Amino acid sequence: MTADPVRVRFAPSPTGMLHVGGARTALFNWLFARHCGGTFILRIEDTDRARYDARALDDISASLRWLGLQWDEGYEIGGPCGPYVQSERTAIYLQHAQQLLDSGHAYKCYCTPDRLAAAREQQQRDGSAPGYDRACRDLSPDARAAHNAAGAPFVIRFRMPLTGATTFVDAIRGAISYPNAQQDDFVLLKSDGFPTYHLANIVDDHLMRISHVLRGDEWIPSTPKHVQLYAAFGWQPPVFAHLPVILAPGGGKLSKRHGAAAVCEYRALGYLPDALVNFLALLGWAVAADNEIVPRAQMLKEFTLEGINKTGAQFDHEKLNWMNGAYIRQLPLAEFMREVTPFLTNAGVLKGAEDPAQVAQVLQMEQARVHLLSDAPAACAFFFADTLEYDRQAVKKVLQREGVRDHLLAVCDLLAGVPPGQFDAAHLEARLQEYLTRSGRPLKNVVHPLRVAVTGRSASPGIFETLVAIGQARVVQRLTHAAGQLCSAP
RNA sequence: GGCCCGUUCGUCUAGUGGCUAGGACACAUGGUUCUCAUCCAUGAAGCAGGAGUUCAAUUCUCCUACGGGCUGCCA
Repeated sequence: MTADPVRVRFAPSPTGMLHVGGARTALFNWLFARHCGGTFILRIEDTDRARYDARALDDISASLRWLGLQWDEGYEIGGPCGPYVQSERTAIYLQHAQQLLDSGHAYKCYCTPDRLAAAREQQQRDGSAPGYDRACRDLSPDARAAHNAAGAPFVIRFRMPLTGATTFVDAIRGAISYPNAQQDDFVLLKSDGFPTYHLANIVDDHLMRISHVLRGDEWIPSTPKHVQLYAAFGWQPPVFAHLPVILAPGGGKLSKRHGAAAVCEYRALGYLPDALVNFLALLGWAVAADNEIVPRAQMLKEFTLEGINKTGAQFDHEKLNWMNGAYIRQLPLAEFMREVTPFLTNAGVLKGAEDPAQVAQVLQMEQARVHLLSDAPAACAFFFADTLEYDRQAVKKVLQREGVRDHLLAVCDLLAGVPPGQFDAAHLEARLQEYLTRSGRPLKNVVHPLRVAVTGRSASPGIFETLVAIGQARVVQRLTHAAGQLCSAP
């Protein structure tokens, strides 16, 4: 059993965009497969025709690829156990349902949805345990024949043992046991001919030789059903490992109300895939390290099922943002530029005519200052803007003061007089120092007004580098403008 | 209602039958001869509660509380 090759799968339903919870499940499967030298499979569970969404399919594939969780077998790429889309495997499920019918492990149920709904309502009123009342479990052969002759629609239900208990060992939680009397005669095949999750999942996991099932812990209560199904088929069940849930900040379900929930939204906000993967990996799993920025190679090396937590983990955006910033700072400049440029272009900050050297200069300074790529437009706009937007607070506090105008004009002359070949940080600093010595002013008193005048804000990268990146002509123009405004101001 | 799972700083977590219960985010303070950011240092902050087992429990058992899941011809 331990000699069997490790084969795991991520098996999403295409009913919506891939959420971070699903991504984390995919990630753990991927990590486990890669750690063991096993196979990672992507299977599409699209048996719910009512909730099917074709766009979700594209999103799942694109999001997984963006995260770098490439699968070895499955959807879009095929493999020896295909097809990997359940709606293309209906004949297989039908055949297996028939097999259980023949062996007496299943039976046809002719109850109408209306009757079941009414029964459920009644049970709720009574306060009795909800569940199928097994009306069709022991139908006489005559009654069955009559239903069949009438062409009555039916579903196929599993004949659950009525006594005893079903026990299985979860790799993360240990032994878990359910009384069988608690279990329903659940549906295997719906009246539209499609299988339910339970049937399709077990048949596929077996046929695809899945060795370990890592899935969300909302599946724990279904696992005894699955164990009974394996037994009915006479198959060896895989190892089960139920992953803790990801909770919203403050607890509760993660949804759009708490910010982004879908992977594609994180992408659009300017998170790096490596950062999101690192963050998600640490939700429910920990590495032995005092540093939480863990390269993927190290995660692969150290990932084990035993290291996975039992407790649900809250999604902390603050920590993700910090981590994303850390990953951005780690990037070589060229790569950072490649990643961030689309954000600057889309926001209209870069129009394509900028000097590449100037852009590089600006981005080098801003790389340590942004947490998300989408922070970059607001952070960089003043370097490239034709007309500056001034922060009113900063203007009031820093510029509208006694003597500031004269200093601004003096510095403007000073900067205008710098030979173009010497408009660099070292020369600018030296020139300004000279001026300070002459005027007997502390550096602060000149730097702050200068910053507000040329950037419009009270915070920016180092002033000399900033002046250089803005460019001599623009600096002079902005200083002239600012001084002019102060002249006309009261 | 029934069944099942869970509970270490605000958050993510490490950890052991005996330790000053460790790290990270966030927070606070200080430093990095211009702001902001980065970076560095320091600080505050935790074993849900109650019984038991034991020389000794955060660690083992039980109960309670709280949180979560399932209870569909959804997955």
